[in-house]
Amino acid sequence: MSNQNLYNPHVSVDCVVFGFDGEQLKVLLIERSINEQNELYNDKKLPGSIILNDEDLDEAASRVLTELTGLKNIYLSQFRSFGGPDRTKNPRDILWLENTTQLKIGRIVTVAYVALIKIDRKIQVKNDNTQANWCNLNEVATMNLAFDHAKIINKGLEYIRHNLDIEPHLLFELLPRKFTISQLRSLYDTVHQTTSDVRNFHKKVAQWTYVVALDEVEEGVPHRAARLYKYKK
Amino acid sequence: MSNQNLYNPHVSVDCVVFGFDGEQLKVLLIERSINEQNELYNDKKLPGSIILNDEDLDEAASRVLTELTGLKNIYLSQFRSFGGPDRTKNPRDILWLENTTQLKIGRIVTVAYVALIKIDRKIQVKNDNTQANWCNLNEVATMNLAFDHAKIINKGLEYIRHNLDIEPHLLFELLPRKFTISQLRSLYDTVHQTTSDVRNFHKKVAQWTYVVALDEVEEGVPHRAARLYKYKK
DNA sequence: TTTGAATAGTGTATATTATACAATAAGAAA
DNA sequence: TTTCTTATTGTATAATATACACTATTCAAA
Repeated sequence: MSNQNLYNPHVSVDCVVFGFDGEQLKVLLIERSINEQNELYNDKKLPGSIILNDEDLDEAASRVLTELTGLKNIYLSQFRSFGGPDRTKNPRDILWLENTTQLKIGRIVTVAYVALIKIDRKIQVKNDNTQANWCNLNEVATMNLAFDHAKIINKGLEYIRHNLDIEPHLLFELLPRKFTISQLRSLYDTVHQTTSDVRNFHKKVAQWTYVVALDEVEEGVPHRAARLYKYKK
Repeated sequence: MSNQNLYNPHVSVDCVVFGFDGEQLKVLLIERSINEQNELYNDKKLPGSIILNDEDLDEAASRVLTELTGLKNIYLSQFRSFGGPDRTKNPRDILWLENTTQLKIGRIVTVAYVALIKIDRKIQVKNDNTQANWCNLNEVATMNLAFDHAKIINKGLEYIRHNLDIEPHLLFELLPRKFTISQLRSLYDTVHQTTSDVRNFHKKVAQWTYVVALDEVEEGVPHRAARLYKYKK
C-alpha cells in the first residue's frame, strides 16, 4: 500500500461535466473495465478520484479532470457532497477501487463538482486505459453507472438548472465561441425546459449587453445563413 | 483510542443555524474551552462533529445538532463542503479535537449545513460542558472562532440569501407561528438586504396564498395592534 | 432562371408585474 | 380630548413579459 501517505482514501471528488451538441445536454463519462472472476465487466463512471493528502478540494477536482480528460482551466463549481455509508458497498466498486488505488478502501465521502464546457474541446486521454466519452443525458437512466453516480448526475443537473438563472453567463461555456441566436435559444430552452417564442427571445438577447453581434454569418448551411454572435463578459 | 470503530475521523459535519430576533439575524454558536498549557482559552465554534461510521451525512448533521442543542426535527440543508488541507492545522484546534474525540486527528473535510429556526425555541444542553448561544451575525467577524468556522458562516449566509428566493417558504422557519406583516417585512428586508415599501410589501404578501390572516391581533403593544398571520404550506 | 424548401429575422398590441408615493385608522398613554 | 406611535390602504405610472404572423435570404432542384 505505497500510496498511503500520498492519497486520502476517505474523501474523493467527482466532476459532472456537461456539454451541449446543439440538440441536447450531454455528460462526460469514463469507461470502466473490471476483471471480475475472469469476466470482463464494463460500465461507466464520472471523472473522479480520491484526493491527495495535501490538496484542497477544488484543486483535487481540477487535477482529476485534467488527468482523466486532458481538460485544463475548466471552471468547476462544487455543488454537493454524497456520503451515504452504502455508496461504497458494491463489491464490484470496491474491487475496482482497491485495484486502481492499491489502498484498502472503506467508506468514501465524495464532493461533487459541475462544469460546463464546449463540446468540441479535445478530450484526450493522457495515460492509461481510461477513455472519456460524451453521453446523452436522457440515456443515463438506462446505463450502468458506478457507485451512486446516476444520482450525482441528476443532482448536478438540478444544480445548473437553478443556478443558470443566477449566473446566465455560464450558458456560454456550453456554446462555441461564435454562435447563432437559434443555438442560444435551443440551449436556453433545453436547460430551462421551456419553449420560448422566437421574437421574444431575440428581444431578450438584445438586452443582454454581453452578447454582441459579429459581422459574420454561419457557413455551409442549405438555407439562409444566420448571423453569428459572441459572448463578451 | 476506543472510538476508532465508531467514528470516522476524516469527515465531519457542521451546522450553521440561523435565527431572527425581529431586528437582525443571529447564529447559534457553541462555547469552547481549551486547556492550553494550564491557561484556559475560550472561543466559539459551530455545532458540529466528526461523523459516525455507519451514518449518512444528513443523519450526522441532525444527530449533532440534537446532541449539542437539544433541537429535534430541524430542516437542515447541506450547502457546501470545506476541505482545505490547512483547516485542521491550528495546534489549538488539534488539541481540542484529540481531547474531545480521543482519536488521532489528521485532516478533516467538513460538510456544512444550514438551518433556520424560531429563535424562541428552547436550546437545552443535555450532557457536558457545552453551552450554545445566539450570537449577532455582524459580531461574528470580531469573535474568535474555531477552525474556518467564520468562513463557513459567511458561505451559509450567502447560501440562504440566494436560496430564499427559490424557497420563500424557508423564511417562515425564522418567524414565530403567529406573526405580523411588519415582522415578516423586517425579516424579508434583513435577508435580502433591501428596504421595501410598506404598501407594496402588503400587496406582495397578499398574493402569497400560504400566508393567511388570523382573526387575532398582537397584544401588549403601546399603540395600534397589528393583525396576526400564520404560514400555511 | 424560376420555383420551392428551409430557416432567419422583425414589430406591435396587450397583459402582467413592479414601483413610487401619502393620507387615514386604531389604540394606548398622557 | 389630545398626542403619540404604528397599522393599514389605493392609484397612477413604469417596466417587463407575452401573444402573435409575415417578409427576407439563401440554397437547391426543376
